Formats: sequence, C-alpha cells, structure tokens
Amino acid sequence: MAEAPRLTESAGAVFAVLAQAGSATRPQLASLAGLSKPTVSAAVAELEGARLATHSGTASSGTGRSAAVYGLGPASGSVLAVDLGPARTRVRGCALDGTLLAEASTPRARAADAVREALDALPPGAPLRAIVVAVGDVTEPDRTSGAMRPATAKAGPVFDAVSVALPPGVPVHLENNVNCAALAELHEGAARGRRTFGYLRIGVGIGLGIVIGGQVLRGANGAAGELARLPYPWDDDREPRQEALEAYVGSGALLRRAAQAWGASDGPRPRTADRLFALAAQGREPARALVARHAADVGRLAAAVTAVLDPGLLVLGGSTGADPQLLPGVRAELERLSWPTEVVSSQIGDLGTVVGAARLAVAQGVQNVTEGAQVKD
Amino acid sequence: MAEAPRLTESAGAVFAVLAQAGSATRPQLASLAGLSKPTVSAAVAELEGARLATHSGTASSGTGRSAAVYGLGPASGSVLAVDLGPARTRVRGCALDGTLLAEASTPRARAADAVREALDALPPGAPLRAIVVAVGDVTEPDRTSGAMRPATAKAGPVFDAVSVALPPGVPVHLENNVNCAALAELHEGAARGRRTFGYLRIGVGIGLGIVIGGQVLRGANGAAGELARLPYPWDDDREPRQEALEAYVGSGALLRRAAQAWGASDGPRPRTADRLFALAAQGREPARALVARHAADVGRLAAAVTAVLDPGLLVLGGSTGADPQLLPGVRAELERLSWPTEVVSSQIGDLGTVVGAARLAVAQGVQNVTEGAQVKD
DNA sequence: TGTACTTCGTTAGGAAGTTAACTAACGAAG
DNA sequence: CTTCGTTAGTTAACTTCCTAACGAAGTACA
Repeated sequence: MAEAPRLTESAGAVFAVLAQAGSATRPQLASLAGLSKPTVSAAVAELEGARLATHSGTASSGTGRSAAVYGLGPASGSVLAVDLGPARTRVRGCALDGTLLAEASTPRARAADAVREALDALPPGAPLRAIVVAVGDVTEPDRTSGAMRPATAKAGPVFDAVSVALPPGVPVHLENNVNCAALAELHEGAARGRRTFGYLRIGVGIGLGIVIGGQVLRGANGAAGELARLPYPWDDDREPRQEALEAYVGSGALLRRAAQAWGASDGPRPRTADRLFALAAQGREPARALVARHAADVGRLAAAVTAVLDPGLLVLGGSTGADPQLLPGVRAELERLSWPTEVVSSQIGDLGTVVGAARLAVAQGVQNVTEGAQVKD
Repeated sequence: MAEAPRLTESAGAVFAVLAQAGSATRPQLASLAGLSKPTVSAAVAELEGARLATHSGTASSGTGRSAAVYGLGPASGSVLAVDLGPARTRVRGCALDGTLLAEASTPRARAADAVREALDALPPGAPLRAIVVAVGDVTEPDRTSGAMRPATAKAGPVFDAVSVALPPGVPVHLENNVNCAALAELHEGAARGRRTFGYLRIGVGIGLGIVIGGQVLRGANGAAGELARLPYPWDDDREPRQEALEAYVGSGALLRRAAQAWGASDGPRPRTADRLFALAAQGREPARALVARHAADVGRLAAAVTAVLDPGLLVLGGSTGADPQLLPGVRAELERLSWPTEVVSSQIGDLGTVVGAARLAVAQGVQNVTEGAQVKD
C-alpha cells in the first residue's frame, strides 16, 4: 500500500469543511474554513492528488463565472456505527460527509451478523476510518488493554460478540446510547442549531444526554446523565434508596400503575405504553389521568436537570417520553418548580442512537484523515 | 494619550503566558506558549517596547548560560474584583499576574466606599482593564442597555450603588458569587490541577458552581447550579414545592432543628452553626446527631449533582458545608446512592468569592490587552 | 454581437513563524 | 587558566498563508 503522505494543515481544514458540507465550491470552502482563495486552491489540489476530493460539477451563482464544485473522493473512506439496542442491533455505514452507504438490522442476539452484513455492503478498497459502538451502559477503560468497555455486566457480552466481527486495526469508540441519541437531535433533530441542551430519555430506564457547546458531556466516569442515581424518595422523614427513581418514572412504573388503576368497566387494559397513550389521546379515563401524572413526574425529572444545568432546551425521548401529549404537563410542572426552559419532543425516535453514533463516527473519521492517523493494513 | 498599537498575535500569546506565570525566562515562555525561540525574542522585544513587559533579573539553571527573566511591565495595568457579599463587601485590585495591589472591606451598606478605597490604592497612570462584580444572584442582560444585571431584586440595589463608584469606560462583568468561589478553588484551592469539578456551597442558601474543562458553566439563563430548584420533597405521594429544598438543607434548617432537639439538660443551645459544629466535634449530643444528619442531607444533594454531572470531584463550601466533620457522612451517603466521587472541603473559605472574581478579572484584563480592546480615556 | 458587470481562480509580493545552525555566556573539570 | 559541555539568544533560509491585483469565464443588456 502506498504511503499516504500527511496532509498540510490547510488541506486538513479544507477537508474537514468539505466533509461537513458534503459538496462545496472553492469560495464556499474558503469562507467556511476561514482561509484565503489561494490557500484553498492549493489545498484542493493537494486533496485531489490524494483522491480525497473530486471535482463533481459546476455551480453558477446567477451572475459571474461559475465555480467548480468539489465533493469527497474515493480515498476518503467510510465509517461504521453500531447501536446495540435492547431489542435490535442496528448498523450503519456512512461516508465522511454523512451519506448512508450501508444499513443492517438484526435482533440483538445476532448482532455480529448485522455488522458483517453492513461491512460487506461498504465500497471495497476505501479505508474504514472509525467505528462507534453505542451501548446502554456507562463505559470505562479496561484494566489491561486500556480500551473502553461497558462498565457493568449489562452490555458486556453483546459488546464482546460484536467486537470479533469488527475488522482489526480500525479505531473503535464506545459511547453511551443516550449520548448518541442526543447528538442525533443536535445535528438532525429537535435541537438543530443549538449549542447546549439536554436530551431526556424515559423508557424502561431513564437517562440524560448532555450537550454543551456542541460537545457531549461525559463526566469523570462517563456517568454524567445517569439520572437513575438521583436521590429518591427524598423528604424530611424519608431516606432515598439506591436507583429507586427508575422504578418510579420508568415505563415499568407507568404500566404497573395502569394495572392497578384499571377497573372492570374501563375496557381492555393496555399492555404497552403506546396503547396507553393512544387511549389517553382519546380522552379515555383512567388513561388520561395516568398520562397526566406521568407528565408531572417527567416534569420533576426535568426540573432536577434544569436546577443543575439550566440547559435552555430539553428534548424528550424514549418510549414513554417522546409522546407530545406529555408536553403541556411537563412544561407546567417545570415552570412551577424551576426556570423557564423550552421543552420539545424528540424528532428522530428509535433511530436516534444509530444516527448519532454515525455522526460521532464521521467526526472521528474526519479527524483520522486530517490528523494523518494511518490505518494499519 | 499615545495610540497603543495592537499587539501581534505571537506577542499577545507571550503576554498571556507571562501574565499567567508572573515571571519567566524566554525559553520558558517559548515552551509555555508553544512558540519558537526567535518568535519569542521578537515578541518580548515588542512587549518591552510597549512597556507591557520588563527585564526583571536573570536566572541560572545550574549549568549553561543564564537566562534573562521578564515580568509584567508598568503599562500592563490592573483589574478590580468586587464581592457584594451578604454581610460584607470585599474589593481587591490585582495586577494581571494576579498579585494583590489593593484591598478593602466594608459592611454591605457602604459598598461604594470599599470600591473607592481600593481604586485610590491602585497605581495611578496604569490603565484599569477590567472589573468583575460578584453577586449572590442569577445574572441576566438588562432589557435596555444589554449589560448584565442581577436577575432578581435580591442584589439589584447594592449593584447599582456600587456601579456609580466604578470608573466609566472600563468593561464590567457580573458573575454569580458561587461561580467565583468555584474558580478560586480551581486555581488556588482544593481543586487545583483539576479541569472538571463541582463546588457545592451550603449556607443560608444552597448553590453549585460547575467547572468543566477549566471553564465555568453558566447555563442558558445564567442559572446553572441553582440547586434550590431541585424538586423537593419528592415521593410517590408527595408533590415537590418550589424552592423547598433550601429551607431543608440550608443553615436555617440546621439551627431550627437544633432549637427543636435541644433539651434542658443539654447545656446552652448554640446560636450559630459554628458553635453547633464545635459542640459536635467534642462528641456532645444532640449536636453530634444533628451534624450527622446534616451530613447525610448534604450527601443527598451531592448525589443529585453527581447523578447529573459526574464531576469526579466535589468541593464543599459555605458556612455549614465547609466543615471537615461532614466529610465522612457525605461520602458515605454519596457512595450509597451514586457513583464514587471524591469529596473534599473548601480550602479558601469566605475569601473565595473575591479571589475567584479577581481571577476572572485578570483573565478578562489579559484578554483586553492581547486582543487590543482599548480603554476609552 | 459587443460591452459592462460580476464572480472565479491564479499570480506575485509580503508578513509571520519555523527549523537549523551559529555565536555568546556560564559552570565544572582537569 | 584553559577546555568542554550546556544553555541562551541571534541570524538565515525556508514554509505557509495572506492581501492585492489581474486574467478568465460566465451573465445581462443594449
């Protein structure tokens, strides 16, 4: 394999901007990268030489000479994103401009198959520059290898099963799934254009993804946003129990309360949160009351987050968090207890985790190119 | 007044490094600023010409030629820090390397006098480059002027009284007092060398200063760390009330509980938190039990912070938070509920707020010099 | 169709910073 | 008292990127 020469600094900057934009003219690249026209010309020539960029057409801005448009070249390669979700494993392969190149999905048990399927669908020859794996667990460095691993036994076995299917020599990054979903909302969802916000996911468990200045906040142990550890119950005469909050605002609690509240005359009892929300949307009792109460609970969770972070925006996600029916109740409770904060529902839903993982992988891949880290062959 | 020419970028970088170090040789400046020897030579010459740096001696490193030592010059000027505390107003004037030039302290009511006293003690002729005022309130931009102001009526009047004593034309920055104290712990206290931690202050009120990557986290409304808004009390069957937490873990609650618990045979009842802690240190009941319970309460507060932020280190401060007696109880409760997190007591105490405000002012002042923002005359 | 106007891209000269090599100053060992 | 190793500071050649000016390639309009 030919020695890939390291890029000059300006060429790296131009490449990063080009990857972000997908395609752009030289004047656009100059203004986005903050470089002068001559420098961009030199950088583009260098990138074309390395087949990292290609001339992909021309664009006319109405009047004046039409500009050459450039896009990513075949040597720029691709990245892989893996979401080891509780039920399904989703895998996506992307180019460095974010375009989807391959997609696969399997039940959680056959996670490695999804990875292999997506890898096969990626264009051969071009280097795989980064892999991001999203897991529903806190991550910590392994004692012996130093590589990141799931901190508890929750996600360990699946992660190991997937690891063997990953091509060697490619840097693998592990990330919490809620953090990934938050990134998806940041780039393609309800938090577009923001720099700081919180993504509150309520499903079986509860979790918070924190984005500050466009960066995910991971915390000292990668445990930032582990809201299950909020003290609960908490009062003058009650001692908080460990992890008690999850059993109270999680989807399990919602369904348990429904089972208790359901009377013989209330019709068939809903077995899923979705069904419960559907009944509540029709104004049927006791579904409506249960959802209203759930909204207040979520509002209290939101108030706890706001009291510490004041994020300005909270995006609600997860199986029992994303329903827009909750918004009025959440907003009311949040306003009652805390600071005025915008609250909206997730726009991406279940795919958020892979999408965000892909965003992270793309960012890592671009860094891989611009900083000249070479992939072993 | 002579036109102060803007500094070149490298001279600005060298000045910033020199201000941080206080004094340094050229090789030190080169390595700290990440510049080469020739560039540093040119920058130092430029700074000397502008009287922003002066040759202040020589330093021998054992073997080899001895190097010239440089320090800040007379034109570098000074900054002012004002702490509008609940009882006293403290003012400090500092040079841009952080050395104390003037200090004053008055009761809160005569705040403007302290400012005037400190201003008089500053070296005349050299420019005042920045002013930072610390207040015990959330800050927000004023509707008409756009300048920052205290958000509620709490700190407004004192701030206005001080404002008239401030020299016109100097940029004034308003900052929350807990954030200032956190910065003091970061630079000169218990969090030295850290990049991320939380400073938990418990006194009459409760507050949290958040430092992430060396930067204070202010939040969208400047309300990050306003823990009084945490939902409390919180349980299946109890509705949180607004701002109820402060009345429960604040120093008022501690003394109120002491008043209730004190029996006739327990000796004279302590009227201040200090006295209560002193009795507890001797193992006297019921002081010991009250302090132990307070420690658990603080531990729950710490757990709430850790669940959201995972800061890795919490520094406890404030009149009823800084006592080291609390540490074992806080650590135990935090470990029971949440993630392992280091907990230590404040090393600076009451002066933290001015000290941190001075740090902020110095940083602003250095930026003022290096970015060439000119002070009106 | 030619002329004016606008935008794209290149060329030329200059500013700022780097590396490399050299000179200067200092201490320690013979 | 000289010599050697080490560290400080300067000089010179080179790199990188910028600004300014100019030629090239389009559109708009008489």
